[in-house]
Amino acid sequence: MTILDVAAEAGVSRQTVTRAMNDMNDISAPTRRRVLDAADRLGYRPSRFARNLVTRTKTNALGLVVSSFRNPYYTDIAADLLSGAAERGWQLLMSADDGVGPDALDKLCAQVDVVVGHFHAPEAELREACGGLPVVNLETVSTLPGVHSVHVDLEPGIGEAVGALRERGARRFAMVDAGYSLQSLGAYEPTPRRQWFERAVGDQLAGVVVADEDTISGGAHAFAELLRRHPDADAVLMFNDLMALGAVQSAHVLGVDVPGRVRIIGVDGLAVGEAVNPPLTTISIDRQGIASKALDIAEILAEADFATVAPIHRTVGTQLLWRASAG
Amino acid sequence: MTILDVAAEAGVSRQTVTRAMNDMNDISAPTRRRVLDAADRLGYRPSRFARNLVTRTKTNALGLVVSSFRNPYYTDIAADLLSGAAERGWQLLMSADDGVGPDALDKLCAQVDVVVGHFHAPEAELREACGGLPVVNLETVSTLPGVHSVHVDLEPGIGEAVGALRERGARRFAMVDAGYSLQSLGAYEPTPRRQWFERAVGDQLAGVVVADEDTISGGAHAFAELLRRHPDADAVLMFNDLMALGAVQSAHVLGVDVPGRVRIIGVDGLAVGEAVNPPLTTISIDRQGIASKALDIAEILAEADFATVAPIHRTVGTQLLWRASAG
DNA sequence: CTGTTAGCGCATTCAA
DNA sequence: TTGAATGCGCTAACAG
Repeated sequence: MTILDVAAEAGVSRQTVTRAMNDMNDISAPTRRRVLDAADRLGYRPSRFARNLVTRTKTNALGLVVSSFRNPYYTDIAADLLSGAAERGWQLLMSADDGVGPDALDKLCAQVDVVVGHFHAPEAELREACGGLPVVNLETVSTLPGVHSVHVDLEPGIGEAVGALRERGARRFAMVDAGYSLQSLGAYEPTPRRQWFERAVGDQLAGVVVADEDTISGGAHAFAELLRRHPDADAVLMFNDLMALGAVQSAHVLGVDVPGRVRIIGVDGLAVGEAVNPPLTTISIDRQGIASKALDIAEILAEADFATVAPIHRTVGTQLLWRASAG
Repeated sequence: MTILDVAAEAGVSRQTVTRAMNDMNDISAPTRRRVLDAADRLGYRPSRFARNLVTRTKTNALGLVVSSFRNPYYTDIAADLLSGAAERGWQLLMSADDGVGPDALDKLCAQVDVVVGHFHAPEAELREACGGLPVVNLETVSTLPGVHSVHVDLEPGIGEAVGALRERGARRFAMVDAGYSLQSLGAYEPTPRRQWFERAVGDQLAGVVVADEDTISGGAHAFAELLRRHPDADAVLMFNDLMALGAVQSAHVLGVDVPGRVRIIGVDGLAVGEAVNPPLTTISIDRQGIASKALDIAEILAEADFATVAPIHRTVGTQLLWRASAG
């Protein structure tokens, strides 16, 4: 069903059809009606590809890939990206890693100008999968050409949090780490967060437990396990806020006083952390900064017509939000 | 930067460039290298529009419009839509209503085959804005041609919840309603939820407060206001779970026993409702059903080549999740 | 006001 | 193995 069919049906030229469909001038009302009716009768709809091919106004598209839309951390980034993208005239396409085959990435790459997101696959492989498309990595900073990054400088925040906990009397530090690597690599590997945490606490480390899932219930289970294995822990860093919410809940179920017996800290700065009891102390990540810097990079790339340019790197920081869960 | 530039740079014809770029056969390794190098040097990237125009493999795209990505209700739907879309080979583009001009919808419509979402604008206007694109309304059921819908049948759930509250001794019912209409229409108009609720509670209505925002803090403020104005209320329906989270928090701050003095119920069924204390009773909406039924409709429309077909309507139900906040 | 001409950038025929 | 044609569906620039 093309523009020519409509033109034939209405007995006009295809240019007239274009005029009618796009509310343009230089067309009489009766003709427009006739064309529109014909189009409607035939169920005609202009091909968005042909249209975008011929109109030189390039609408850039950005593909967002995140682990899961079940984690507010990612959807917050998506929200910020969304409003920023709308302002800058970008289109946003999304894809999630969970429960989706790898060909989904191929499909996505065929529709966008740049891919930004959190990836767990090796970067060389990633670069290949994207078919040479520029990539903005929100997870780690790389040196591969064509792979840019927005990096979260979390280490100072963790150091600051540990210091604040010490000031309040914490001496036995513990952590619940995420088991991402278990799924992607097949074997557990300590996350950078754990490494920074262990460095910060030094010999005051009571123990670490690796969670199966980075969800509320995953955090709840891991926290309970942590208390069983290391009952002397008096301060716990949860890998992220979602898991920290589970920890707070778990503590309540177990009758463990927070922050009296054990202090809990999360990472991310989710809004919902303020709504639980006790409110969650958290190392808040500047998600808005991530979104805007990712868009900055995207615009630089667009400026260069998405040619391969030297890797661009940006950094965002954290902010310690001290609330009742850490005393 | 087109395929011809690369062909010239590499000293080959443009078909050879196509062969190299797409990993096709019938091209010698050295030639491929030369072409790839030239492409890289020039920063060439195939136009996704031209490619999609010429390859007959139609990748359908669905545009999702929601009020806000700050509300997990919407992101849950997006998550379900995302996985379903990936399975069925659909692409997902997103746009949020909040803080975005109306031209964002136009932009979106230019890139997709069907628009699905929650709209607050009048439907005739909506239909116009989408330029004749088929619309799947997730909010209300309409009769306009080209506007299909997935409708949440909430009334029975509200009736059931009120009945269960009565069984447990509740006699003074109150509600916090959302003020959506204040923003879109300029004046407040009771939502259907409120109307169903009032019908269900009959003369046991203690009072209703309209919240400024459908957020956690908006719910917290409105709930506090409700208790001040109607201190005798013993059961409160919050417009949605996000606001209900605020109510639970607010009750805690005010030292009001939940469910002892007042029972709280939300609507949506957010996962985080289980993580607060007391866990939130909620009328859970089948969000997964919404997503899959929306995709069903989209596929029917695709089958008809997105011609205007008779409005398709689907319905999803609710499930009462009884937890401690309602006793 | 309407129709004709000429591309947009690419992949899919063919022929060499 | 490569190159020359042809057309995807549409809009922009002209012409009538």
